[in-house]
Amino acid sequence: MRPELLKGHLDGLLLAVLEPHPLHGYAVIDAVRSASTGAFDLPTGTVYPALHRLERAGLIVSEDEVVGGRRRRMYRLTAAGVAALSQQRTIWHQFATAVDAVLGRTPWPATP
Amino acid sequence: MRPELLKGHLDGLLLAVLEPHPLHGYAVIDAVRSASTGAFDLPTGTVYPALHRLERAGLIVSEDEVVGGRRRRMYRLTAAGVAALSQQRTIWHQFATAVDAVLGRTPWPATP
DNA sequence: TCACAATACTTTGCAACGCTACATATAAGC
DNA sequence: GCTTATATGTAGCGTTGCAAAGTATTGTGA
Repeated sequence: MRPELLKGHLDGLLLAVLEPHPLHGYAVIDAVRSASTGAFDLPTGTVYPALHRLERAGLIVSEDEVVGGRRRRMYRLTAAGVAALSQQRTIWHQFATAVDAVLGRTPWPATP
Repeated sequence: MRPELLKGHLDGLLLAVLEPHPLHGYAVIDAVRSASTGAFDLPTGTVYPALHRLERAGLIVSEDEVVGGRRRRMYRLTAAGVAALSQQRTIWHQFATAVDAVLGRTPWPATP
């Protein structure tokens, strides 16, 4: 999967996996990979800066905790994050519908 | 619609509207807008460089013509372009499916 | 006739963003 | 002791869509 495709869509994915319950960065990567059944295997250099960005934007907040001697930074959605996620879903739906319309909805090998 | 969302997806859209028959740049903009029912209103500064990129990549070829005293650069798909379009549709389908899976498929206002 | 809109193409420079690569540290398993 | 897994972080790069500005022609309306 070409990496640039994610541009602009990553934030929504991160917010979505944080929705049910808080997670730390490493677990976020696992959650996205698992939820996408392996399609998105995000590198740490993508996820950590993105989480920092979301925190600066006030959509998530973090709290350090130590589990098994290892430091973890747990992130959870703020109210603004919940709202942003809802909006992201709407935007994604509109976007996907529009792309589908232009591409002609024939993702299979060849359907003349 | 946030503009960066298109990143990585633009080429597919352009190839798709060029599939049925050749078009010139300005007509490509119209075709994308119309096919997306207004969702994508691409600026010229986006489309013309993208067409040049696709031509450099060998996916389309251009030919100058003059209609009503105005010069037009008509673009049409090459065989490589047709193949690339087919591949783009597959990739888009995989990508959209994966995003849908992570976002949880609830693009509506609120469905608890 | 003169101004303006529509058609048609081009280029410069920017900003955003995800990625690669690297660095650091602890715990567990062999 | 060494490797692997867990866990976080940063610097710098490359791609790419966009805003803004410019050029040129045709058609239209005052």
